[in-house]
Amino acid sequence: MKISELAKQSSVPAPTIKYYIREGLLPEGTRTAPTQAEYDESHMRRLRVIRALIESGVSIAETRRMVETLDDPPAQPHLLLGAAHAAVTPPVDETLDLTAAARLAAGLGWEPEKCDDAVLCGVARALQGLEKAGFSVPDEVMPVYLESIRRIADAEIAGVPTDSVESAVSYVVLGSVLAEPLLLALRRVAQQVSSAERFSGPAS
Amino acid sequence: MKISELAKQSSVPAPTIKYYIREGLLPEGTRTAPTQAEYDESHMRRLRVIRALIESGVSIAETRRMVETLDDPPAQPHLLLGAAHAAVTPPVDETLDLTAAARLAAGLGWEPEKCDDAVLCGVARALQGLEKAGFSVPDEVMPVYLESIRRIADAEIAGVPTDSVESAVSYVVLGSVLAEPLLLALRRVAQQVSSAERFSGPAS
DNA sequence: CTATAATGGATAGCGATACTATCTAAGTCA
DNA sequence: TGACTTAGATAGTATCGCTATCCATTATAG
Repeated sequence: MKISELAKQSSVPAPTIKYYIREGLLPEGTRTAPTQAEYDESHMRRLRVIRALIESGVSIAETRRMVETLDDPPAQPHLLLGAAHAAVTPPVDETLDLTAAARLAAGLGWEPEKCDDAVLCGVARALQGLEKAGFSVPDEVMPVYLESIRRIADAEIAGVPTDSVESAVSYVVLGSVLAEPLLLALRRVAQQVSSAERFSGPAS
Repeated sequence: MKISELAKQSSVPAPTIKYYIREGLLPEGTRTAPTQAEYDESHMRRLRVIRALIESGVSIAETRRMVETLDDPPAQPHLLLGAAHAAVTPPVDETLDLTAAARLAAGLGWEPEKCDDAVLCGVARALQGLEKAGFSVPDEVMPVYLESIRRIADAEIAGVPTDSVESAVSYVVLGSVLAEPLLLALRRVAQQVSSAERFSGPAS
């Protein structure tokens, strides 16, 4: 398969494919001559993953780290999630106060060393954002967040496929990011349903 | 309070504040002369909301729609959430197939007319993204998503403050967007905790 | 076996976004 | 009076994710 055919089948323009190769998102084709290369199904699949990530709002740099993790995952399973999260998480901010985040995380079963600091920083940043806007999660709501999120994460981790290493890696790495838009979209639907039920519209 | 003081107290540069006024995110100060204006606490609060939204990844245009909703909310409470969601949701895509999304939404208690199409389109887009990447949510996981998300939404809607209209509006509008980073960050922590418990690290 | 077209590689340009800098005329304040 | 600030306008900047154009090389159709 030449680049033009890859472009047509994926409906990604050929110059964009070249760009992804330049940026290290997509491996080069196998060279058949100094100015010729051949692409195969693996390029097709990888290209679809790249597009899905980019369309989910993942940047080029983050996507590169994601596919590097897919291609070269850590040997131990307990390091895989951390690697996937590291690909899409800004580096730790030392100036951030992690105490509130740690207190929250404790409600998820967190203990130091069970989870890396970068991810905890994410919680701290989110809390800071809420606080700066003068918004606070009600005391009755936060426990529900923790409990429900924990339930979601448990189901996701329990669902890690065991048939092959590759499928487990792909599930963990892609699922940690690609499921986010789905969860947020489902939340909006659920909010509207719940709101409709509570404020049962007098309509007209 | 003059613009320079507003800038100093909010640590947002004065030119940026001018830019927000130009873009309609922040109302003008009250004019004391043709080239002078006075800002007050309401500008300060609004500015903090704007920064929180923008730092959560909301664009200028979406932020403008959000603050317009805050300033001029729909009269009926059951329309408020829809207005808030509309501010940050792309317009409905007619070419999208909503059947899979509707089936999922049914698991949240959705019925036609309980929730607008734009939000359902969001679910459809998310599903499409997953599918294009060759990723699928395991059959055991999806029900947990639906159940847990519904629980979250119910708690959030039950937590709508009833003391004043303004606080209800601010809670619903800001909460629908600003809580997203928190939920995603908590999910990452929970995933790492759950993963650590399942693949209890044999370490080195 | 030449003419046309496509390829890989490199470089430069584009359009959108979120600012940022500069200028001017008008106004404040010591 | 005179240094400083302001609003408003315009233009410039940095980043991002492409996109367009070039070139020498190479497949391929007639």
